[in-house]
Amino acid sequence: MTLQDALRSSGKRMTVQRRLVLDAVRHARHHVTAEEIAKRVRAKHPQIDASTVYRNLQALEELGEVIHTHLDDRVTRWHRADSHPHGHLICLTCGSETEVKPVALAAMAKRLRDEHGFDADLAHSAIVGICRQCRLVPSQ
Amino acid sequence: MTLQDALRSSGKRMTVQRRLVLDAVRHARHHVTAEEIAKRVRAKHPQIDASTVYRNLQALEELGEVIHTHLDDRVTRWHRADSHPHGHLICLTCGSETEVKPVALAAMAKRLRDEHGFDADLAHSAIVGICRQCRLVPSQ
DNA sequence: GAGCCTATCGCAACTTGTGGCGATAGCGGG
DNA sequence: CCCGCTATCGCCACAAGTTGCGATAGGCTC
Repeated sequence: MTLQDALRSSGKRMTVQRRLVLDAVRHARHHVTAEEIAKRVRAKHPQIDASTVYRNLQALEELGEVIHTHLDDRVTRWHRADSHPHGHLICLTCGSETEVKPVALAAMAKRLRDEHGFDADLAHSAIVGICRQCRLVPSQ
Repeated sequence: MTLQDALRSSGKRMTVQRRLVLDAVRHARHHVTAEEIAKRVRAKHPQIDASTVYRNLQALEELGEVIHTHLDDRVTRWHRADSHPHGHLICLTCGSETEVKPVALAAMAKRLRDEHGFDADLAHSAIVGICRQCRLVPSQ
């Protein structure tokens, strides 16, 4: 299904603002915040309001174009939907961030499906804990 | 280590406000929001500010008395540290919330430890996905 | 029990994100 | 190409939570 089809079938419209938000997420490296997207969007169209950015991110997620994740407790981060899925391990001690391969997530997800019938999206929120380094270092 | 010892060794003090916040979390059933704690605290001491509640929850977490978790994308929830740990599965379709036994979390955590050396706290954030019911129902 | 040091308090401003409202502008039909 | 329906826009107010600041009050010493 193309973006045009998705728009039509959901009754949504393609506006200048929506186009700019989508492009900003698509051209970003990874995991951008709404604030960073707004900044980029305002470079071309300075009067665009923050609420417009938030509403468009939500609309684009419904259209299947972008996805949001939670890497830390504070800020929501966005990325394009067609990038490869992966999880994140965040260390509570040193703050380091490690990517987890989809295959490892799949194994965990399989367990939840087998035991609870639950089809989990383990990439949605980062997993917090203590990383190898910080576990092995004797003195904190 | 008693609460007194923890306070002393960290240079923290026990104030009327801190006592009330701690009691509110301890007497709550499960997973209370800061707002609910504030409401309870203000019943006895009406002029206590929201920021005082937030700062005390943070301080009490550092003292090991309370813990916060994220059940949905929006609101942080708090509970006493000595309650039994468990995870949460949240269905994105119907919104249902299922508790996961510690043993299931442990198995998943073991996998992360074996493969990444990462000691995960899988109870910190709820796991989102699609529950058994919603997966099996043909029409959305 | 008085005095000192400073953690904590209440207040107000700020941040991230949501929701209501009148005005604007996509987009499908004639 | 113009018209009308209504999704979306910009603006403003609000919700959840954080932060800076001067004032207050724990708790240790004497």
